[in-house]
Amino acid sequence: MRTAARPATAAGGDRYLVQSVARALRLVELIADAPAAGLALGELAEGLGTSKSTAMALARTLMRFGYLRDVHPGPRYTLGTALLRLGDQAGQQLPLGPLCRPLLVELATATGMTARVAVADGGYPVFVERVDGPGSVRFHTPLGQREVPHATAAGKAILATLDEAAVRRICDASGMARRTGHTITDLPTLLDNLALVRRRGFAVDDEEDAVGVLCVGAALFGHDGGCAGAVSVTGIKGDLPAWRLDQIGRRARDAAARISGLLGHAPSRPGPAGGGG
Amino acid sequence: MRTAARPATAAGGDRYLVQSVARALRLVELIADAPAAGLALGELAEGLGTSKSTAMALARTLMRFGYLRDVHPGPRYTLGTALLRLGDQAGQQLPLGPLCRPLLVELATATGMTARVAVADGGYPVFVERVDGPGSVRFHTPLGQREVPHATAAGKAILATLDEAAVRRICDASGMARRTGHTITDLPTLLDNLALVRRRGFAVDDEEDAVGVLCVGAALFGHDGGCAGAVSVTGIKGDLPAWRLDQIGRRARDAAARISGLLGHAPSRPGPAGGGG
DNA sequence: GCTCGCGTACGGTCCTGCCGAACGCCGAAG
DNA sequence: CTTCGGCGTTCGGCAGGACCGTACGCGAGC
Repeated sequence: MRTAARPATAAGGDRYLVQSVARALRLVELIADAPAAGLALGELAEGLGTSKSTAMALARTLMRFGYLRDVHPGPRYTLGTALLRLGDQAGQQLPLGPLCRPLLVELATATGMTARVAVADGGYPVFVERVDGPGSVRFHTPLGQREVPHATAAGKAILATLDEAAVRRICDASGMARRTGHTITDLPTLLDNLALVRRRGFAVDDEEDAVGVLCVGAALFGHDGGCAGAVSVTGIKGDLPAWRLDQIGRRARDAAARISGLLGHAPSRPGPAGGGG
Repeated sequence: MRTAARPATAAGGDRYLVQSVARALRLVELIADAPAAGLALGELAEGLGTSKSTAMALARTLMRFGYLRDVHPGPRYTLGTALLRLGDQAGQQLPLGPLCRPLLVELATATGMTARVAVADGGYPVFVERVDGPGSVRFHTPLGQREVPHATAAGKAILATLDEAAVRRICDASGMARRTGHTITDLPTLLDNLALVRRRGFAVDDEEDAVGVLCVGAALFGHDGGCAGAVSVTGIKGDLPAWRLDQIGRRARDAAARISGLLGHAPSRPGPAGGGG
């Protein structure tokens, strides 16, 4: 956006990638995606498409910085504690991390559900903080991962703040994959649903992302009036009588408004739609 | 360790480091340690000791993998969401991470304090998981960082499982720095304290690491009978009447025993001390 | 005891990472 | 409005170093 006149390079940043660094980071991804506990050196080399020597040099460098560690029986590599530390610090450097933690705890306690907050990363929700409710079942709710926008409460809450063209672009790019029998997979139905989200002030994911799981989300607004992300609560649908939905939605909306206030959003403007901020 | 006959290289692994990867990882550390929100490109180059071109190439590569992100006003770099995701996954790949989560929640709820679990990394405690209590004040309790062994409850719980020579070696290396007026800074006093820890089955950090903060920790044992880490609870000392210390210690000890059971430690051996095995 | 596979160590060759210098843009100063 | 300085970005060239192939020691399996 800043360099409007891109002279010749259409590929963009790919020309200035550092090969060995890219390989090292791909090695980390490889180990992160490893199913169980660890990969052996040969598997790393094969996965990277390099020789064992190269894989070892990269792995040694990563290990020295604590990104990797080797578990001793038949040396295998797993992710190390440095990533834990960096992930913790990343959560604090991201705009929403520590700011909304107390409010998430409150929300999780009040609803008994797992409360999370996501930043809007090009329309996609990326969850950056998670607080489990007191009796909440452990969901697999990874942090830092891009979730689908059309089938999650946080995603729909974010989409509802955008205009139709932007929604169309994002959904075209993401593909609107079917995740359950309730997933909205066509644009007109989604646009109708987003209009409902705007009216109510919160979004509902009713088994649209996973069977038996219900989420309620509400959008956050930053100091510039733009959408900064969303909060959402997640629970087992069977545990929640339908008549509580409005109550949960109100709580989520209220928490979102308070977080928006912390972000510097003027609370006097109630309508997220209307004119362009 | 494995290569007993090291022919010439005394430095060890330093010869096989990949320079550009090491620089990239140092760049990440640099940004992680940045006080506020982000560093500019010039600051990165200065901090790395390289030219701006090199710093930019490294930063671009890191950005493409999501390790860094740039915040828009006057482009500055902060840690990205990929580190969040990797940190989350690292917690699951580490031996203790997901295993003890429910028990930590239980412990935090029962005591009202912040419950944490640490792995033993060469005698040092490295906290890998944290669950805040319901009304607990927010401490600055970073994950993944090596804590001091002699002034923390988790550290002393781990040290209490080692023999005197190992304790002496670790404390010589770490230096036993004074952190508060209550810190134990000489070896004989520490050894006495560790004997008490062994008798009681839990360790107490009574304002030894930070003024006004009290921690209680208990060691974990793995399937091989060795110490795998420790659990600890942290709270404001003023909130805890002295007569509750034994009760909290009992809960911590109980939680540690149950986690040890999950790790495959034979629970028929009640005494953590006794023989060496 | 033998073989096999793995992780490790080293030398050579070419790649590529690194730097210095030049360009365009933005904001500040006058 | 004009001028100036700083910053991020881009490009060319050199040589440092990243990569590979090969050889070694060790432990496991039969």
